[in-house]
Amino acid sequence: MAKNKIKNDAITSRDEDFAQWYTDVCRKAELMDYSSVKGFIIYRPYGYALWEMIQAYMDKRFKDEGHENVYMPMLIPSSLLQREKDHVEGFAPECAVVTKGGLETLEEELVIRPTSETLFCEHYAKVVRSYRDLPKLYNQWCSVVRWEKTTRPFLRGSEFLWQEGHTVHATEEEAREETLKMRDIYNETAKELLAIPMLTGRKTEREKFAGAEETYTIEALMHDGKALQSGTSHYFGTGFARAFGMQFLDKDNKMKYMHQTSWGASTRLLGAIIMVHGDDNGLVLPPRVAPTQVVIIPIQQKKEGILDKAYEVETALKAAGIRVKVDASDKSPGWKFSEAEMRGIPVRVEIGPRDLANGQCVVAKRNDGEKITTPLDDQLPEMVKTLLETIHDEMYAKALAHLESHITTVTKMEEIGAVLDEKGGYVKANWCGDEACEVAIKDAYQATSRCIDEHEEANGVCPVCGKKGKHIVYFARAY
RNA sequence: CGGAAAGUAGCACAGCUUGGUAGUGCACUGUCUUCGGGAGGCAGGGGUCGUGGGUUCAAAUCCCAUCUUUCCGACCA
Repeated sequence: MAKNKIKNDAITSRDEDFAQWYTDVCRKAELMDYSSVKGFIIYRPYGYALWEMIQAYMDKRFKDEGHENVYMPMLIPSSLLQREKDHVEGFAPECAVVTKGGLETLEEELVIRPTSETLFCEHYAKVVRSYRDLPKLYNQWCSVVRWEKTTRPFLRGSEFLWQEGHTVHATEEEAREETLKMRDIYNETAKELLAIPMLTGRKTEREKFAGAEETYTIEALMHDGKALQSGTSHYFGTGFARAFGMQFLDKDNKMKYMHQTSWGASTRLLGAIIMVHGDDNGLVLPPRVAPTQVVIIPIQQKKEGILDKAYEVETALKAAGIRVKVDASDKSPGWKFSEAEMRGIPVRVEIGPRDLANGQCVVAKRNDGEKITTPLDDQLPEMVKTLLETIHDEMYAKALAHLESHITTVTKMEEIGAVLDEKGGYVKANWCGDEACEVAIKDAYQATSRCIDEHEEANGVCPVCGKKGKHIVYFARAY
């Protein structure tokens, strides 16, 4: 049960330079590589496998709730994007535009989708006639392009992979219910799959989605005390419906506008996994999302029986539904240990001559380095399975403790800056509801309002203007 | 988009000031010895010096432009 510390000088230490540590992990764990176009990254097999794990989980959750997958075109006629005023104002500055087709200059410019609301709207306007056609619960997995000025792998890219759900409903009540339901599914995905606790709430007027009536968000707290918006769910009311002529004939024989939602989560979740759980030895993957959950490392693998035993254990673990691999490469064991740690594989099983002689093996946990010597018998698969669940719980508990200890209630303006500089995390404050006060905090401390608490009532005064608070709001420096 | 730094083999870098044969370590290939925390010997392979232009007999080196990356700002569901 001895704990073991190692040093890996290939990665910059987290405390020394968090930003550098992050990019080191992204590259050294072989999650991504840079391409030759600014802001566009290559998702390498390991990074893409991680995304596929997230996709598989969410896709099932969406389908269980009755959603269907569709695929919309990548290009949007510029006139279509301009149909809804707030929406185009929000996205126009970051659109990439196609102006030529072949050798011809296009009559109308085509925007590479920054998001697909307008395409869904146009389609829904066509295919929905009656209340009997509602609701329509569509989702699509795709990539979108937003011409970002500052880019960082997974956190902010000019192109990123995501899913965008778009639904239309006959009533406001049903659409609002959908908006909250999807926010909850994101929250559960974070907790159950990624072992990440989220702060959830509603966005302020200033921070909400371009064209939305309400935006709900899940916000994760990174190890360095900065927040990361990790998924949003929007209620649109009938704003887009009016702009796009999305009407249906209701039961009462009257034409009505559809009530609409959209919701999205992206490869930014990979950034959250890295920055919430990672450590100085690299990535630390939550077991349920890890493409490989267990790596078996044979010691002195050329000796009689070692590799055979390793493969035998692999087969047994596989049969128990565990994602497992044997590292039979001819690297030294020490190298394999470091490699497995860099890649964040939750559990390592060591099998060597000593173990074989004693009928045991060494099981090591990535999250805390604990090593356990355990019998090499038919109980092993169950033992490892239980251990993986334990690791998930430990990782969640650790992240939750970090989140909870980094929410600081403040009442005065000066405290905000002091808290953010000294410990980071969220500053919890009453807010009068005036955008000027929100902006004042941003200008003074580079912290934005992350969300409005949906449960707790205001109970004090706004730290900026001193007027009576309208909401409890969480402010943080964010990625 | 502004400020700063960087780009030479897969990776980390030296060489540039003072122009003159492309270097080192790790990684890679073959082989032997190794193997419980990044092992060692021997023998090898690999580079349009980011890109384009200029100066020069001669440019990795000097000049101009441009692209990409990193950090800090501004901007940003």
